[in-house]
Amino acid sequence: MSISSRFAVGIHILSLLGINQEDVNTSEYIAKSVNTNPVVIRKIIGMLKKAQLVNVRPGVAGAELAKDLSDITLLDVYKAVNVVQEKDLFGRHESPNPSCLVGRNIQTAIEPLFSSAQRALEKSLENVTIQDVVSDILKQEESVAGQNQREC
Amino acid sequence: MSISSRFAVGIHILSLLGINQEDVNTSEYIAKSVNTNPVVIRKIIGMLKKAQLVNVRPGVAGAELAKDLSDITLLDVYKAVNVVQEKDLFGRHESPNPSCLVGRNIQTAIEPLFSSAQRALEKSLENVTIQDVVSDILKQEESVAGQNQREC
DNA sequence: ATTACATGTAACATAAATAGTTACAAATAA
DNA sequence: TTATTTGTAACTATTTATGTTACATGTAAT
Repeated sequence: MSISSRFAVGIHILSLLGINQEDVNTSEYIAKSVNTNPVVIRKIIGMLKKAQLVNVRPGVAGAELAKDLSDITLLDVYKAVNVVQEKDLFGRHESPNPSCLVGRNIQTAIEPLFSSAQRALEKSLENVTIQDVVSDILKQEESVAGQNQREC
Repeated sequence: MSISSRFAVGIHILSLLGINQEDVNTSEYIAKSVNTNPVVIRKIIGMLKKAQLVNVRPGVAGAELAKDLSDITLLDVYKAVNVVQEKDLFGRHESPNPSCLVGRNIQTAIEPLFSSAQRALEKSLENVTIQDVVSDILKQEESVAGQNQREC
């Protein structure tokens, strides 16, 4: 099991939009950077749009950030791309036997534990913004300056 | 996406073994409490055994705890049942375009962020033991005392 | 208006993982 | 030797992620 790569791709897209603010970032262009199909990008951008993180319009080329880079946390992206349902990072086994001591109480016992682990994860994601990611990308690039040809 | 219910079932099994220490807990018996197939239980018990959390022997009926309840954390169980590979709670998108500024740096930028979120989750799981779960189960049962018939 | 082009979506194709099931070999105790 | 249980292989069904083709719809520019 792994949390869908949609999350990673979402971060990629937003970072790209942040760095290429001048350019027209079409789904085809972004797809080349991510190295996938444009339709995959459009679907994810659709989710980011619904979460009001980007602006896109049918018929008009290019997506744009709807917020400052520093106002978008990883948690925003994580929630936007729907990799995990509200309370469901951890799967539960349904219908344990109610005529068993453990069976009838396990769900209630486990729930708060799972919730708090999930919250710990989400808080960690909330502490990082896309701006942080972009800054890190630019810093890495500096450190290998000279060899940076750019196709996109 | 959800983390496999194997994790929840693993917790269920260990709690049951803790509560029914006197009894002989066969896979069939446990399966009734969890409400699933005995083979599913055996597979999970096999994982718990490999992680040295339980003792079982082929031919000998019943599984037993290999440690004190208070020495088994949820993280131990989580790792035992292999719901998540070592560094892979978050899926990455493979092969982003190396001729793009973002493409060639995104992985490195994201990795530590994902790792620390995963660590936050795991630390939360590490703070809880099966003993805590069992205590909670027994406490819940008390609060509805009187109606507690037991089939298992 | 027509054209060119991009977005938005439906529909489908794999592929991988989960969960369950049947069947049976191997181990053990009585 | 017999009955019972664990351990596993093999198979099925279901779900989800990801990618792909195809096309309708929206927009701007000619």
